[in-house]
Amino acid sequence: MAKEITKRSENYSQWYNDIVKKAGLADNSAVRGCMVIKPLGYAIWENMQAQLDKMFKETGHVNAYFPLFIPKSFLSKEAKHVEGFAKECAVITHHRLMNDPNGDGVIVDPSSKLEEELIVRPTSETIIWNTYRDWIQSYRDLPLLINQWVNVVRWEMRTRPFLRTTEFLWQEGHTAHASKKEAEEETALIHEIYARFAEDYMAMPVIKGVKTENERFAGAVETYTIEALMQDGKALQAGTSHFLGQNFAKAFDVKFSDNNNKVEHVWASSWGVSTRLVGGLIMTHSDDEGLVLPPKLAPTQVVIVPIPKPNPEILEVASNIKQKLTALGIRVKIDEDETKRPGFKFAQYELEGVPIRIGIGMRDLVNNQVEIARRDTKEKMPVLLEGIDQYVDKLLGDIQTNLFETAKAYRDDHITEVKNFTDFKDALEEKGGFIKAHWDGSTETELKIKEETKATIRCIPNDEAESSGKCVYSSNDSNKKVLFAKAY
RNA sequence: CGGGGCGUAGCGCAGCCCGGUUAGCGCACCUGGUUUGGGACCAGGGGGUCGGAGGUUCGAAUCCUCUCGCCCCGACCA
Repeated sequence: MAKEITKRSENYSQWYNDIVKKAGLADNSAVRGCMVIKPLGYAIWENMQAQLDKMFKETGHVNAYFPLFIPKSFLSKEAKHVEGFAKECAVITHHRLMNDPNGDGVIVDPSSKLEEELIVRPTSETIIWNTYRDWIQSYRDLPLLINQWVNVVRWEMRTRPFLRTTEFLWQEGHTAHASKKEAEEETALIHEIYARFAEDYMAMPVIKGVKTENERFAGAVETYTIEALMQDGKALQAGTSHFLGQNFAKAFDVKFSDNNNKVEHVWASSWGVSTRLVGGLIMTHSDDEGLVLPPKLAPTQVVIVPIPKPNPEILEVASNIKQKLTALGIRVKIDEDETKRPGFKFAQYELEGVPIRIGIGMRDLVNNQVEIARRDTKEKMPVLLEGIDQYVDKLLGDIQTNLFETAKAYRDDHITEVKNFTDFKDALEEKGGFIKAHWDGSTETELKIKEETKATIRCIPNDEAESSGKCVYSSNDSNKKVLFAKAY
C-alpha cells in the first residue's frame, strides 16, 4: 500500500525508479547525479565483485590501486582518448577554501590555484600507463595483469540510478603484453569472462560482439562488448574489453626489450564493468511486485518467516533449517521481528527479491512440513522437513536456471531480422529489441540510421557468419549482418 | 543547453487562482488495547513556518521580483 510500484506496462522508466527506491537499493543524494547506494544495493554489488574478482584472480590477475586524480596533461597524451572524455571531466583547480570576506560561508581561496589542474579519473589508462613506463623494461616484466576496484567520475548530462551516474563504481583492468597476439588473447579472455559472469551469475543472456569504429572506446583499436536486452526492448552495454594496440604505450613511451634485445612498444588491453550491472540485473528479471534476484547474487537467498509470529517451537525448527542450509553454503535469514504481520513480511521480501521464502506455522509443524514460496514464479508448495536442505538447494538452482531461460526466451524473441529500412523502422517501433540487418560498414550510414531511428549498432556479433547482402539503409554491398537497437 | 513539471512533516500530497484566526490529509512514527496463515483495527499522541531572499499589505504558503535546487523528456554517454 505504502509501497506502490508503477506498473511496467504503464511507465517502464518510472517502474525502474520505483524499484530502486522502494526495494531500498539506492537513494538520490544531495549531489546532482550521484546516488547513495544503500545496503541492499551494495550487497548485490559486493556479490558481483566477489565473483568477478575470483574469476580475474583465477586467470592470473592481481589488484592494485592508482590515484583518483590525473594530471591534466596526461589525459591529452593520447589524442582520441582525450577527445572522448574531455567533455565529461570533473576538474580540480584549487586546493584551499577561506572565509568569505563579505560575510557567511567559505569561498575558494584564489591564491590556492593549482599550477596544473587535476582531473578526477573518468578511467585510468593514462595514469596507469604513465606508471607502467617505470615498471616495464624487459619482456621478463610482462605480462602485467592488473585490475583495480575504484570509483570514477564522468560528468554526464543526464543520469539514472545505477545505469548512468556521475560517480560510479567499477573495476578496470589494465594489462601489458609483449606481443599483439597475447594482448588480443587477453582482451578475448576477459570478454569471455564477462559473458560467463553475465549469463551464469546474473542470469542475463548477452550477445558477444565487437563495436563499430564509431562506438569504440576512445583510444582502443578494438572494443569487445557484451550486449543485453532489457524488458522494455532497449539494449544495455554490460561490459567492454578493449584491445588498445600500442596506442597508450606510444603515448606514454612504454617500451621493453625482447629476448633478442630488440626494443619495442608494449601491447595493451583494458576492460571494465560497473555498478551499471546492478541496473541491468533489475531490468532483466524484476516484475511489478518488486525486485527479482538470481540466487547466485542474492544477498539473502532464503528467508524464513514464522507465522503468524515467532515462538520458541517455530524458532527451533527455523534455526535447524538454517543450520542445514548454511552448511550447504546457502545464505539464510530468519525473520524474528514480532511487530510485523506475515502479510507485510511476504510483500516486503518479494519487493526485495529474496528468491525463496519459507513460511513456518504451527499448522505446518503438525504435518512436519513448511511452506516454500519461490519469488520468480510466485508458486507456493508444502515441503516436508525431511530433506528440506536438499530441496532448497535444488530449488535455488532451478530458479537460477529459470530466470536465465525466461530472459533468454524473451531476448531471442526480440531479435528481428530485416531486409529493408521500412521493416527496420517498423520492427524497432512495434517490437523493439535487437534488429539484425546488413550494414555497409560505413560510419556515415551508421550515423544516418541513428539520426532517423535513434537506434545504434550495438555490436557486430562474433557468431554471425559472413553472408553477402545489401545494406538495409544504403543498399550498398555488405558481407555481414549486425545488431541494431535503441540503447541505454 | 532546449522543452516540460515541481519544491508545504520522514515519504506522498491538498491548500495558492478569489491573501484573513492555532496550515490540513494519507502513509510512516510513539503509547495503550484488540489482533495475527498475504501489506491489521480502534483510541490517544508527537512532528512542519510552507526551498531561500527581498517586496506589496493591517495581515502572505497564497500576490510581485530575484534566487537556489530537484525530477522528467531531448542532445551526450559505462
